[in-house]
Amino acid sequence: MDLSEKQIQILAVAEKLFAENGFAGTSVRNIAKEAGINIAMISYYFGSKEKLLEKLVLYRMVNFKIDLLSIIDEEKISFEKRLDQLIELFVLRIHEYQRIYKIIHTELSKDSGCLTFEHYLHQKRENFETLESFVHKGQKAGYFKKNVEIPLIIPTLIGVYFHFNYNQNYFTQVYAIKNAKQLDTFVKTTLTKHIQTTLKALLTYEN
Amino acid sequence: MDLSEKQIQILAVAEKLFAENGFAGTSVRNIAKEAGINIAMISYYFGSKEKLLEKLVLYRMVNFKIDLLSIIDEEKISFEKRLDQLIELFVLRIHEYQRIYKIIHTELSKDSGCLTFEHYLHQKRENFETLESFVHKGQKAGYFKKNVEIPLIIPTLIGVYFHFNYNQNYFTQVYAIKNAKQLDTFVKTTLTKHIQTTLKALLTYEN
DNA sequence: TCTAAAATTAAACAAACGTTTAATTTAAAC
DNA sequence: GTTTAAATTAAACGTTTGTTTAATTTTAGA
Repeated sequence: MDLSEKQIQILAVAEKLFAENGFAGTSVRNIAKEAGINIAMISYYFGSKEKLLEKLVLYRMVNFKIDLLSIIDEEKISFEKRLDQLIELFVLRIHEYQRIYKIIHTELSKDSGCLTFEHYLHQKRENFETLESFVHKGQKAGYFKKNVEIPLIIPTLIGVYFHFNYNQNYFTQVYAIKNAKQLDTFVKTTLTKHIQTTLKALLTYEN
Repeated sequence: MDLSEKQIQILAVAEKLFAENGFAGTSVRNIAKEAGINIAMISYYFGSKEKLLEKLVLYRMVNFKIDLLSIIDEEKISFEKRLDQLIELFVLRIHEYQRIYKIIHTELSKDSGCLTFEHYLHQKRENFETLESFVHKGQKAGYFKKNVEIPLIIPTLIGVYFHFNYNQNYFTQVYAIKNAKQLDTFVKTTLTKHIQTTLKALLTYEN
């Protein structure tokens, strides 16, 4: 990816501002000021504001793939426990990458043709296929029920997290969350547990 | 709300553009052009671009409250069936109001102090309390299990819908959805059914 | 038909936007 | 120490932004 420390720092600042105020709502002057650099450096390093966004997404996408296989392949562990571990990993990763996810959702989903979006779609497809094969195995082994809409499992997972995220104002009130640290623990405990319970129920419950 | 037909039409155009390109990404000239009016009319009618957004949110909020009570109060119908009906109504409403939801998620969640956002929070609280009392009744009657994170039920519901919505590019591919009508039927059948199954499982499944 | 208010327009406004320029400073290589 | 490239800067570029102005047209009541 050949990026200097200064370039990476600019990307981090841009990521924060894009996530908070949107791409159009963030000016190159905002980024320059927050990063403590001259405006011209952005064109100098990245070419343009648009290309900065592309570089940012590509940069974050490098480690985007969630290593689900290491969990799935532990065949000694029960399907239920492995499902719990998968979800825990998923939530942790989404939480860590929440900014770039937000940016992709709001900005990149418009122009579907671009290359960086293709990378995102590829990762999404890969994650789905990994999870799908795991569920199929669990179904054959009789641990998971058959009548499940597998492509909608990951949306269920990520969706709850992001609706919580988009409505932080509301939920911090409901759960009396006072600071960032408490929010972090809530995500890693109560929210994760809720998602685990939900998906476990979905996959094992029979009507 | 005292709005002329022309004003309502402008709000509809603005809603579409704000949802598609964000508030900052939409210029008053874009709105004027798409609505077939002069730029000055926006200031003339609404005062400013910001106030137009406020009016829009307030305008949509009038009918925002989902009438859950008419379903919940039908005590002859089983809890399971009423839950299904609740979810169907919820999904329909979210789908119908998807644009203003998107706008609120991305734009209004930043400045939490504003009055219009307080209205949104109020509706959210009201919907929650309605659902909460329904679940409590179901728990007491022995139909729903007790160990459920009730405030996270609605996020589960809305979250799946919006993650699907934000990633339409991906899911139209997965499900071979070719046009808007097919997407509409998908939401009203497969997606609704998935959410119904998920929440029914969550509320009735015991570990 | 006359009148006063409301609606609509084109034009102009300053401010902010992304980007480029040309000059200067810093860093590294010889 | 000199040279060459890279990094950094302030200033200016032409657009686009949201808003206002002042003039004109339309509407409606007497």
